[in-house]
Amino acid sequence: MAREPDNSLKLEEFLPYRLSVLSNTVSSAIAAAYAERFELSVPEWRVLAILGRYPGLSAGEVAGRAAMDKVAVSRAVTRLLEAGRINRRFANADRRRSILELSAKGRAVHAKVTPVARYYERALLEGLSATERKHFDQLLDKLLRRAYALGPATPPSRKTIRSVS
Amino acid sequence: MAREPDNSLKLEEFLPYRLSVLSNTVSSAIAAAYAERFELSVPEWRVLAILGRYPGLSAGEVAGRAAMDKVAVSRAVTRLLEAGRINRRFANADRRRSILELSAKGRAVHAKVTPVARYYERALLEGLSATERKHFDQLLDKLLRRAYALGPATPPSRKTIRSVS
DNA sequence: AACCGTTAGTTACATTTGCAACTAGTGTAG
DNA sequence: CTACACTAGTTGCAAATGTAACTAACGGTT
Repeated sequence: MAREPDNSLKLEEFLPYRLSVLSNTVSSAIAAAYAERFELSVPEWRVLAILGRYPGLSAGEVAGRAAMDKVAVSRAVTRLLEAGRINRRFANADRRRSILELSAKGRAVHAKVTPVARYYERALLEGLSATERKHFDQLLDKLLRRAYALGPATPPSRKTIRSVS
Repeated sequence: MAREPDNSLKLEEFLPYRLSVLSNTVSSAIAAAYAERFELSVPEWRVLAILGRYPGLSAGEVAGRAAMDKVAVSRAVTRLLEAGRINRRFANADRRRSILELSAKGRAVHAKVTPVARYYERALLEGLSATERKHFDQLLDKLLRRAYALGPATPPSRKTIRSVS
């Protein structure tokens, strides 16, 4: 009699699950650290970080660099504008294209938040040796590329198999 | 004249950011793979996975094992009940405590989804050697423990420094 | 037995998010 | 110069999520 395969999955060992838990734990920890203190959400922080480094980008370019979708960027930009943390003008050549940069206020917040972020990152990596960090870094990169390449999970393709019966 | 430190942060190299991108990419890829096909959300899938392996848990225990909060579990359970994918009774000893297990229908879905999940995980890890996988595994664990331990990001504590004026 | 602090799970409400439709501006073809 | 297809960014609506308040059931304590 054919033996049943163990089709149950140990969630605690399932990579996507573990990644999700780690990512959420880390993100919410950092978010908590600056959320109320600076009245700043994660998307806003990302936009701020990007603009801190690359001033003058358009919303779309920010979206590209921050791996955010354009709606998220649009909303973050709206709030940052309301808070007077960024300035926006529009390109003469193409009046749809926005040109974004930090305002003085924005730079001030940016300057305060960045160290907190860095600090948390360092604290997190504290337990790892230099080589471990490098490995982890490279592995993350590999997985990231792989994940992009895979896109929507392609299942085992039953079709090729069930043709038998 | 004191040199300004570069306080801008390269998002693409920032660990929390990279983790978040990886996790989101992976999760949404898998979710997409079973979402419409099985009418199953991520929280529901988690509950299903847990109950597939540990039948008879209470909602709270599921929450513990799946690192979900109890509200999320409650909602997932409601839907799974509506779909007839799990059965629920209540403990005689303590009539608040629920006892959950997969129904036949639930087991059927579980049996179909699990391979998809496994498949995606394997596909993701394809590019990594056995040692790399082991390393990544261990590093993930370390970071996870560390992240839990850190909790809310404690900032550099200006106080100890700015005493200088 | 009536009271109180606690726990399991649910519900209500306020945000956040994600998707699709929409507006406005551009450029190219006729 | 009009029409059409396309891009940048916004908005509206519905579903997902988080927080806090709530209900019901317990487990003692008096």
